[in-house]
Amino acid sequence: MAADTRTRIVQAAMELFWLKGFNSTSVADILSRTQLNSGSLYHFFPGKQDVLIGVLEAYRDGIEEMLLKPAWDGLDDPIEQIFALLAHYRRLIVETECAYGCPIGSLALELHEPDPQIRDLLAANFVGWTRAIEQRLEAAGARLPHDADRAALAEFVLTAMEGGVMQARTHRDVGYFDRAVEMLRRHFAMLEQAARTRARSHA
Amino acid sequence: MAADTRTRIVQAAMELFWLKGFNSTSVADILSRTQLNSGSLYHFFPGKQDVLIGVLEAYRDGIEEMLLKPAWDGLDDPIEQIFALLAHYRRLIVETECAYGCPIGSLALELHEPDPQIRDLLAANFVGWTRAIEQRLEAAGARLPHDADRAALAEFVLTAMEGGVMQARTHRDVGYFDRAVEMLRRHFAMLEQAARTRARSHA
DNA sequence: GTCTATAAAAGGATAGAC
DNA sequence: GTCTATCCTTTTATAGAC
Repeated sequence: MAADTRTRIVQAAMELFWLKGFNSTSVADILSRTQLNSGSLYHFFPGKQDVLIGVLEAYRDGIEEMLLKPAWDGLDDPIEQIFALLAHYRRLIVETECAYGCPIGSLALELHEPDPQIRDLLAANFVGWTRAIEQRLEAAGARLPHDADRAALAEFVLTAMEGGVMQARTHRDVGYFDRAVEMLRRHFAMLEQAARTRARSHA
Repeated sequence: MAADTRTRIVQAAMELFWLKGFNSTSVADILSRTQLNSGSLYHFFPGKQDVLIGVLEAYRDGIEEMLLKPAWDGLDDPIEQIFALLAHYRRLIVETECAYGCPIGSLALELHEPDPQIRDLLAANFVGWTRAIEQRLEAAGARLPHDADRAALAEFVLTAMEGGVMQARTHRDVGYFDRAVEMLRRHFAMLEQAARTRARSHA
């Protein structure tokens, strides 16, 4: 069962935008990779920008099945699930010899004045990601201080991931990513320590 | 004393690459902004990519005078100097209505397979930044745990800044940047707390 | 060192047959 | 829904006079 044409285009564009970015990927690149002709692409999409919309929707809709479930497979500890997700990005970095990282982050910084629809989709992808982390943090319950802002902490996990990916790519050295993750681990360790200390003082 | 032609080109390109990115800035854009003709630009630069090299060299060489000194003016506390630098980026975000952030970070993620010279210059800019932070951390002395890795912590400050800028830009909401900085503040507060606690236990 | 004119190629998109 | 052919614009870069 061959994937339908529209899906093939989105899949090819997804990979090309990740490897080369949006502006550096030409419609001809997408056609070449899919072995299609321009008539097919423009039958399904009004223009190149609409292909990007399709790609961002695919990322948004696939986050659970394509990203979170594989990364969390077999893990129960919510904090470890968070770091397993970060380990997934580490794999991406290593497999590409530190050339490519988070596709959404790259697009977010490449597109300087995106149309509102594009911007909303980029934001929706970030929100989908951070909400998933936030749920893990809520599952961690009393291991974190009760007054720690779970949503802000989830954003900070994304912050650390994106910043670490950026430096690893720039230096072509995964060590930069590893150190960012290690700092985040210590941040969590200090929070858990604080939660324990306070629990004791209330005992 | 009008700036010489080469400098005018670099200054114009610096601003345009920041506003629009490298690929979305045409040579014609640079010529239009400088009121020069293509002959002048190609007299000083073999091609557009060499203009980017000039821009990245200018950022690298100007970090002290153009970025750090203004941000740190009047501040003595090394930790506060770090957060004053982050406040500088906050100003950039707010002044551009959350559309533009760190010029180096944007270029680092836009250019997917840059020539080695470009990549080295991007990396040199990050290193110049993190080295400056590292020196502030060393100046903080015993306020941080003696075994805390100053270099890794300095990288983490950049990580938090870049990740915060990315989300603020994507959501067009400086609150995302603010919360990243706040998390970093708490990270430092917890480190300082740990340093104090250990100092006491050794007394 | 700067000007005008233009070459040469790439890129997004369309038309119309099948 | 897919094919071929092609238009039109943008973009980088060059040539050669001044």
